Amino acid sequence: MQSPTIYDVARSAGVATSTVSRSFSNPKRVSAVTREHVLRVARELGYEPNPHARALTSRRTQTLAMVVSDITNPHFFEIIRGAELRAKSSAYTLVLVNAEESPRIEEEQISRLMRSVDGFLLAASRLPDESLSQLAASHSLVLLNRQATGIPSVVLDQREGCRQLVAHLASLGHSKLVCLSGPRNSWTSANRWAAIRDAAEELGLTVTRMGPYTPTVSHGGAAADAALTTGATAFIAHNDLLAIGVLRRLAARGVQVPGDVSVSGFDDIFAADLCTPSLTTLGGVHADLGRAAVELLLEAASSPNRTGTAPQQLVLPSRLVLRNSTGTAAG
Amino acid sequence: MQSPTIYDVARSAGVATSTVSRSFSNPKRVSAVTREHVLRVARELGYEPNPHARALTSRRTQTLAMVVSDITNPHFFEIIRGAELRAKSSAYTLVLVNAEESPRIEEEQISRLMRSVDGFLLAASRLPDESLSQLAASHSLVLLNRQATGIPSVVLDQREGCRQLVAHLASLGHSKLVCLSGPRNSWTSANRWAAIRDAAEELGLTVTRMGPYTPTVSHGGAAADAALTTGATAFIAHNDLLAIGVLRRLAARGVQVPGDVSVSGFDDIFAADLCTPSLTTLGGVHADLGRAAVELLLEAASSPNRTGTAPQQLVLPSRLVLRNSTGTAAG
DNA sequence: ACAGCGCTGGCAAGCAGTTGCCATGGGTTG
DNA sequence: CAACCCATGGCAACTGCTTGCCAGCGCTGT
Repeated sequence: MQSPTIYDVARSAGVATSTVSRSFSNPKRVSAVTREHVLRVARELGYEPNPHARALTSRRTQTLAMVVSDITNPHFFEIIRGAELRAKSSAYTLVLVNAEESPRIEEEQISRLMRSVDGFLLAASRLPDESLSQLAASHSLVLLNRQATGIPSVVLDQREGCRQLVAHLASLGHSKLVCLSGPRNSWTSANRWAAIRDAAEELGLTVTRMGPYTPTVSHGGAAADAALTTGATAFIAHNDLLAIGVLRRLAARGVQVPGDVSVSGFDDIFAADLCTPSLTTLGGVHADLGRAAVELLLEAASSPNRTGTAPQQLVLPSRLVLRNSTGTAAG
Repeated sequence: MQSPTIYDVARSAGVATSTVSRSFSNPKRVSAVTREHVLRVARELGYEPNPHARALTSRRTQTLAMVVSDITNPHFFEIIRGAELRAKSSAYTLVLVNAEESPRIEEEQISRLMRSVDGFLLAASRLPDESLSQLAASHSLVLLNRQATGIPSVVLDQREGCRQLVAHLASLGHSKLVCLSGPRNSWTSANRWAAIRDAAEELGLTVTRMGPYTPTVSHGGAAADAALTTGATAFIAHNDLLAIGVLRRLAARGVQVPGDVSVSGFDDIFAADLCTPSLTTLGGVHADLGRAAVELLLEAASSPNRTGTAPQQLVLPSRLVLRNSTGTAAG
């Protein structure tokens, strides 16, 4: 019942264990004919390398950890899917960790996994920059939707996307905007605000920032109420979930969207197209984000050329999706 | 830079490595005072057990694999979340695998992970019963939303839920139903059909089955068109995604919902409440499914009392959520 | 003809723990 | 006081694979 080991294969094939080992993990170190022979015998015996034994000496685990700040947010699904797909295609295993929006849990889980994975994918990490740098010093890591100097990352463009969004609102006649921000330690949130503020300034609009708000549907109510007090005619919510919550609250209060106010979100989650009114949002191809991040990580993990080349900071294009929640500003 | 090993700890603490090892993995085998001492020294040194070395001899990996038939389906999100949470709380790591609706990929991934995990969670597995039994013979495994004799499983109740759904439609005056089925090798789909058919018979309604349909929004169009040809006044779609696709197609064809026909789905995904009209659906607490499955798996993995007690087959309650896509039958 | 060289394959020492078995020693029992 | 027991710690073999180093071998260049 015990599964066969390289010893069994070596004995059957009449070679040393080192030859078997190399046939699998370092093919060019063995002559083609020997390797073929070994592999055939291995197949006949139903041999499968033991990943733990392998990891023990080689320190390579063929495993990646993906840490997500909040698995509840549907926007991560696509990212996870892209990452899983890419990892699988390179025979890597993906470990999924939910940080539940808590830096403590995030840190805890990371340190628990340090020994067992080849690298980390941190999606929307809530950790401070210094923690990230520290981690980056000892482990391969790639940031998703977050940037930090010296660490490779993949983000969706915010700058140009936000400019387009603000321009869209401006063209509809809105001159007073309000930005309903996300969590305090969210890089994305800070970044979006900066981009929106700059765009507004450039286009001569005023914009105020409110928040932070927990970006869930249920917290949209408070955000909507607060936004209404500002007299702004366009609300830019931190993400689609929050925006949907805002829409609900506005509907409940009898405020017309987009008749009285316009609302937009971020991420273009599946539900954005289904809610009423459907939601104008700044999205992107999230699966590509996950895919690209894994690619960067595999690259980083394979060549520990720490010094030299600067880490890649990929910026993928975002795209503004216009739907029915934005319209001309009320008189 | 090398992280400390039990040897370092043993030397520092003045004990044998076995004592250090046992202090961590078999506490009661060491006197309290020795253990305290060892643990303190270990902490000072920053020692962390190496999971691979541990797995090598003990054959316990503290890792669970969750194989999902289609990660794209939002309904799995909640299940994954529940499972991740429960696994984490027992210091288990969750590996996520997407089978992409392909039995081949599913099998491939499972065999790749056999050596590296303590057990499998198969969500809506598309594998034939015999493959499952075979796997169950050598590994701990728990089925989610699927049952097979001799294998522990957790499912959402279909029988009673479907009865309620059919009764709901009957009470609205519908007498001719159509069931738009899911994938051919989906246990859930077969099971739902059986429950619906029995309920319909019991209540004196006629129901026809169509399909299989790939349960995505984009395949809802064809399903809607096919359903319309039957003359049925109520469409029961395999899941919410398909139902949403059906709603879209009906809207495009000018068919009123629920004026002309009623539509219902399954799963109660987040978007079900947001689409127009909002969707009547048979859902349940999916996070509980994931949680319960992990619990069963941990139990099974810890006590390999293969013989004796029959495997647990948990059935969690489903709940019928009435929304605006179902209404009184036309004419 | 001989030194030098690049391929290959084997040897054996790790990697970092776990665990069966034995030795010790203080406490208990007859 | 001898016999026995159990709790505790140590020894060392073992897990399955990787890899640095060495040796044999057939070639090439001089």
